[in-house]
Amino acid sequence: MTYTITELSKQFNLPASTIRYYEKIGLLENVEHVNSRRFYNDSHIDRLSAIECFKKALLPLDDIRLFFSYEKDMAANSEKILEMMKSQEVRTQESLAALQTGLAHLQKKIHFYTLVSEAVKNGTPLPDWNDVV
Amino acid sequence: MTYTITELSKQFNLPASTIRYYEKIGLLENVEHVNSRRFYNDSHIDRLSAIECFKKALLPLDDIRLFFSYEKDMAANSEKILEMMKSQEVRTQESLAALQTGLAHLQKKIHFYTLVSEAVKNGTPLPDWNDVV
DNA sequence: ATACAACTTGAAGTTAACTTTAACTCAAGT
DNA sequence: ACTTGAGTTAAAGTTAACTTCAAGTTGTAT
Repeated sequence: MTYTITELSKQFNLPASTIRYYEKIGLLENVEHVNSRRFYNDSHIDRLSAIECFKKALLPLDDIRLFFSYEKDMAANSEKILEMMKSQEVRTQESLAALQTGLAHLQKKIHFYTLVSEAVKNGTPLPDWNDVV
Repeated sequence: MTYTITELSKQFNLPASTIRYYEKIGLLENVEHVNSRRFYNDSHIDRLSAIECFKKALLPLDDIRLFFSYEKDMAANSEKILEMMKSQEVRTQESLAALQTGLAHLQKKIHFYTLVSEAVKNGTPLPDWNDVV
């Protein structure tokens, strides 16, 4: 089973230009070029799925490419892969913690400005930021 | 009480160049310039704290600046602020969900390659990705 | 007086991950 | 034969948020 770039584009909700770009930087390999058209197979579907997962974890494309190269001999490279994944895990958890803090702050603002809106509507005194729980 | 740029830099763990940049793009206002040296006060400490919070929530600097301008008349602008904060809340939650998915994927990889490493060490057969929980 | 460190400026450079552009090719349908 | 639509290329452009640079100024210590 083969796929055109438009099919992949739709399936992964990525512009065709991005899929070409991933090939250019070596993230997608062994793409068939027939009459200067690209054809993809299930291995490319797997690759793109993996890429999307890693991107969600904020792994840079350069590291994703490195991972794929290590993965080709996973017995020889499992330690390197582990090191890479573990250090990324730390970074991802840090981002997660920051995001949670940021979200909480945002929600406190939403609460506060909801009170402000109500006070304006009712003509009552505006709330004080320091009083808001 | 006033502060030099180096004091702020240390307190917020931001390079001085970033603090100057924030002034340039209008995020920090009313900075005193004496003999072409900058002096900051507690209002700037508050500003920088707020900026750091919003950055954690992934709010773009442009939006943070807009927020500060709305904040100057919060009674008049509470609805606009609310709209902005709520739509950012959605985006932040989406990022959070993606990050959590990504982290889980990373941790599955870590588990898998730990098994691979052990198998290599023991000379036992390599595990299969599809068998890993 | 001189050296030095801290600070200043405007402008240009950096980074990652794309996106856009312009000009071109190819196969299929009318 | 002609048009259309999908796809191609290499190269340049985009974006946000800084960072670096080169050259100059200021206050303090020796």
